[in-house]
Parts: sequence; C-alpha cells; structure tokens
Amino acid sequence: MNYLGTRLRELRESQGLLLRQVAAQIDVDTALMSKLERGERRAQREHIIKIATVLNANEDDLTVLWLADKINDVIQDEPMANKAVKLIEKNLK
Amino acid sequence: MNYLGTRLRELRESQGLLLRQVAAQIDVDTALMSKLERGERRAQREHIIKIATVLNANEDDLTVLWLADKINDVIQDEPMANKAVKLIEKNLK
DNA sequence: CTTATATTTGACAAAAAGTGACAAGTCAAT
DNA sequence: ATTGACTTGTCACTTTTTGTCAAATATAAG
Repeated sequence: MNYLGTRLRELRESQGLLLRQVAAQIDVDTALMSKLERGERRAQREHIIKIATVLNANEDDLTVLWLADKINDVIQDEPMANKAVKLIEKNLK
Repeated sequence: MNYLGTRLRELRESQGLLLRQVAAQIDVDTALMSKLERGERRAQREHIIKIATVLNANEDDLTVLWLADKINDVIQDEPMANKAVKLIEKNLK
C-alpha cells in the first residue's frame, strides 16, 4: 500500500512529465523522486507542498495520502491495528 | 493523550505497586518506567510483553493502546488527520 | 545489435530521531 | 532534617531515516 506515491505517479504521467522534470522543480535527485513514487522513501512536508504546486494538485489531498502512508507504517503487520484505529477514530476531533 | 501510560498507571496503582517494583521486574530504570507512564517515552514491544505479565494485564489490550499512541504521534496537529484515519479504516482488513 | 533516454537499484555518508541510564531534583509525609 | 517515591535533565550511544551518486536495468528507435 502506497497511497501518495501511487497518486503522484498518476498525476505525473497524466501530464506527460518525466521524473527528471518533476525532480528538478522540487529540487531533489531523480532517484529520490522515483523512490517517493514507489514508496521506498517517505516525502517530507516540504516535498508535498512543492509537489502539489508542480503537479497542480491539492495540497490537502496529498497530505491525506501522506498521513495515511505514515499511519500504515505504524500499524503494518499488527494484528491489533484495527482496534487501535477504531479507538483513534472514536476520539477524533 | 497518552493511552498506554494512563492505563499502566491505573493498573500499577490499583495493585499497590511502586514504580520501582515494576521497573525492577521488567528490568529498566525507575526513571524510564516513570516516563512510560507519563508518555514521555514510548515503550518497546518487549516492554509491553513484560509489563503485561507483571501487571496481570492482557497483552493485546495494552498493544492496542500502544499502537493508538503511535498513531497519535503521527497525526498530532494535523488538520487532515481525520480524513487520513477514515481512509485507513475503510481499507482495513 | 547499438545507442539514447527514462527509471530503478544499491551503497553510502550524513543527519535526525530514539533509547535508557545516571544523577540530581521535587514533593509529601514523618 | 530525613526518608521514600517519583520526576526531570542530560548525555552517550544506537538505530533509523534521508538524499545523493554511480551503476544497473529497462524500453524504444534506428
């Protein structure tokens, strides 16, 4: 599961952009951009902001995906994950 | 919000145990035990296992609280947290 | 088959974050 | 004042994360 990366690739390809081009605009190595798309590295908040601009996407939407990935990193392979998530949800807002 | 620590303190006090006593049994410094209860440090999985035994608690129950704390660490102060959590919940199991 | 371009991978140093102990501190009760 | 329980600050150490570089692997075109 790699919410953000999957979405980034969609956005980039639908606009006919190369990794190199996006990477240059957000000022990171092409290799890192590749890793972000494949979920091998997690983006920084700053990356999200810049990427949203470059790919004409909504920053909040990307942030949701980014957070979801980070939550998944925490609960992956945890049998009690569902209960923990429900507990969090119950106490949200 | 400090799910696990709050529960640990409840359990310990309800059994009339001292920090020192619990700490000794799980083989950590009293200071660390204090921090775990106040949420200043996050426990290790191994700690959870030992603590469950010492405090006669259910390991899975404590694990849920422990995971919830870790999820909170990720989403704290994030305005989009609720949407991220809902996304995770939707795709659970 | 060679070349050219796009993407991926592995390895690495640097940076950041996390860890737990120790010593010193506070606080309450005596 | 002393004692006992707990808390706090600091620190060295370890682990994890980060992003780049260079090399490797596609993929497509000639």
